[in-house]
Parts: sequence; C-alpha cells; structure tokens
Amino acid sequence: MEKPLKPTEAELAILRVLWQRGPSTVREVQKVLEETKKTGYTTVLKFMQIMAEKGLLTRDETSYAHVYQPSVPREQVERTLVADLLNRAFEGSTSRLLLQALASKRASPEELAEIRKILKKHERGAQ
Amino acid sequence: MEKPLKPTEAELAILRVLWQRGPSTVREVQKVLEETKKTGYTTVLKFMQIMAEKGLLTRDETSYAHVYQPSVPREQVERTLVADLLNRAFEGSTSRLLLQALASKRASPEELAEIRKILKKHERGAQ
DNA sequence: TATCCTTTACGAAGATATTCGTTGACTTTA
DNA sequence: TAAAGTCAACGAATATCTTCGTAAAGGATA
Repeated sequence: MEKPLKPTEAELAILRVLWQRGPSTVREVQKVLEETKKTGYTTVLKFMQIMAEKGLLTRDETSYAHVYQPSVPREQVERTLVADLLNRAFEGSTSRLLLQALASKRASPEELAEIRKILKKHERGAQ
Repeated sequence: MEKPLKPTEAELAILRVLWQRGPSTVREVQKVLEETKKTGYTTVLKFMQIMAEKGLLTRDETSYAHVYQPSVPREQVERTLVADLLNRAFEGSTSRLLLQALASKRASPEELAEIRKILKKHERGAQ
C-alpha cells in the first residue's frame, strides 16, 4: 500500500522517545531530547508536525497541548531500516550483517543466548 | 584516530561498485551505476572527487583517466554502518537486529547454517 | 480583565546531499 | 595538425534535512 516510510535521523530520535514514553506532548519529547542533544522547542515541534503530515505520527488535538503518538509499530520501522541496510551494504546477506554486528560490539552471553533462540525458531520454521 | 566515516547513500553505491570491480575509473563506475539508476558522468565524477577528499577513496593519477579505489576496507564500513543502526534503532541489541533482519527477509537454509557458524564461533570466543 | 506563561502555526535560514552544465586540457585517429 | 572524443575541474542549481525566530492564540492567575 504505502511506501515503507524511512524516518530520518532526527525523526528516529523522536520516535525512540515516543516508543519509550508512549503518547506525549511536544514539550515532553523535547525535555527528553535536550538531555542528549540540545534541541529547541520549536525544532521538535516542527519535526513532529512534519511527521504527522507524513503519517509517521498521529495526534490528538482535544487538549490544548496536542498529544502525539507513533502511527507505525516500532517493529515495522526497525524492519524497514534493517532491510534497507541489508540491501545497501550487505548484498542482502543476513549472516554478513550479523558477523559485522558482532564485530562492532561484543555480545553478552545473555545476548548470544537470545540470538540462539531466535535462530532455533527460524530453523524450525524453515523446513 | 579519524572519525568512522559514514558514507552517504550515493557514496555507498559507488563503494559497492569499487568493492566488486576493484580499482576503476570514473567512467567504469558510471557505466555500472547507470544500469540501475540513471546517473550522469559528472555526477559520479563529483562524488568520487568528494570521496577522495574525505579519504574514502584514493586515486592514482598516473594515467590520463584517474583510477580510484576504496581506502577503507569493506568490513570496516559495514561495521560502522551496522553499529550506527544498532545504536539509532535497536538500543544496541544485536538480537533485536537479527530478529527484524530475519523478519524482513526469510533466510535460506544455507544462510541459517552460516549464521549458526558465526554464532558458534562467538560462543567459543566469549570466555 | 490584565498580565504572564505555554502552545501551535508559519516562514525562512542554514546545513548537507545530490545532480548537472560548462570549460579547458589531454588523446586518439585520420 | 585538425577533428572528434574523453576526461578532470569548477561552479552552481536543486533537493532534502535540520534549526529557529516571530507571531498569534489558548490557558492560568492575580
């Protein structure tokens, strides 16, 4: 139906906050963002307005301070982003992706166990 | 020493060609690129000049037609890109990354075997 | 109601990424 | 050596992403 919607860097930062906090006002998002990277209120507002236009967010205007929330599930955005990277840099090879992911950041035993679990599930799924 | 060097979309397309073909002239790269996406000669030239300035490519000017090659190994660029995505969208969780990678594109049995191999290696590697 | 604070709306500036037209220099070939 | 083709250099136009100043309106409070 619609095209996949690949958020930009700044948009993704806002989505991260909303995924974590749930529905929030611009001010609430801005408060979180400025902890990491000074970002003015109107800047965040502008992005959230743009994202609402694009369909990345929906907003509830009943209160004076509009309340925004993601209109796309986190997993779907993540999938779009990783699929994009797979094609752009890894010739579609998931194993190469994993290889470099592990090379860039050593995984904890728990993380490795989790990976093994995911793998098992997929091995059962694919006959 | 230097910062990681994250190539843009267009730059990555050029790197892909060079990784595959080995050292090439601008014309040779442009010929490959225009198969996928019409890209004028001067556009490709401009990018390769910029990339040489940035240190992504080195060039041999002995021939009339300069010969370019990547100055950073493919694996390093891949690692930079995947590390970036991990931080921006997956809170650093490799297992979540893999989960969505597999969800976006079903892996072949061979691919799964390859992934298992990588995993085994890392399980041995961790204490 | 008057004053103050917060919010949205609008427009524009700045930064970065992408594309291409033009020019002059070098090569090849006749 | 003239003509035709190929190349690098340069500058500029366009597109996209990011940031913010200003103004107008809503709400709170005295």
